Amino acid sequence: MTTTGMRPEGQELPFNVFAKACPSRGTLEHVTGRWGALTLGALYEGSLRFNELRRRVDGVSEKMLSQTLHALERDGLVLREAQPTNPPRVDYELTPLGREVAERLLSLIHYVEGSMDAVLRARERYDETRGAR
Amino acid sequence: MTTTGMRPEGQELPFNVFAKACPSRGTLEHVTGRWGALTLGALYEGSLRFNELRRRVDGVSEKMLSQTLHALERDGLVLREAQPTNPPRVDYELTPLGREVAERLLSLIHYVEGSMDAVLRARERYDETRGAR
DNA sequence: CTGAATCCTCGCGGATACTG
DNA sequence: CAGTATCCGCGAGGATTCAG
Repeated sequence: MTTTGMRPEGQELPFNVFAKACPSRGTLEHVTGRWGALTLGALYEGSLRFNELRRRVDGVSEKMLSQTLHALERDGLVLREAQPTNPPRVDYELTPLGREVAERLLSLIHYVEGSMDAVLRARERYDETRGAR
Repeated sequence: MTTTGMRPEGQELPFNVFAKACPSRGTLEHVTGRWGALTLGALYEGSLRFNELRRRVDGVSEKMLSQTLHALERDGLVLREAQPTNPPRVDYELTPLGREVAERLLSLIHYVEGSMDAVLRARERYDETRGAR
């Protein structure tokens, strides 16, 4: 009864994000982080090269994209395929695990996008009642 | 063909997180942010008071929880109910919209938790091959 | 083209103290 | 109990440069 949220079969999982020290919290942050989420989302459509990815994820810097990809690759969510050509060509794609994660992530993303009208209206109401702070 | 990810009916949505200026990106960050995600997850079980929430979301500071709750309330995902008793009692609960969001979020969270074994193994392999560095 | 390395800033977020 | 106010360190992350 200390677990939070509805679990598949009520069974106790060994990992719990709500616990400060649990490694799952770190991975969840890689996945849901500012650039991690968008990167996984972009790769869901298919494999992409570094600069293609950069253009898709509007606003990401080289450094952050590189860093993000490393973290996701290390967690086994993204596969990096370098071809020894010249000029160099590197493709990134989701692993099966990454696809599962991205699917759930996109479900969330799309729902949020689709709810933005409601969110924006809620904000207006909120700002209105508490008008000038 | 500029949209990313599988959309419900292939229709173009007015909001797109992949665009730098889109407000949906901000809301997504509130939802998936370090504390936002855990707060929504904790509230999915039912309404909670401020300090109950603090204990659930292990590691969050008063300031961050307060800030997080404000953002979620403003976006229309969380409802704040203050009772004018003494000592003061304030309950937080999800709005219908918040429940929809939390549901999708928990699906992701639980999947990640359940995949941690695979993630941890992937990390070992990754760190192994690129040993030092 | 695909990055790694470096520098620097800005705001996230923790600690603490105080109020109603 | 339920927060707000203030201070401030530190690391996320942007800009730029360099390398393969």
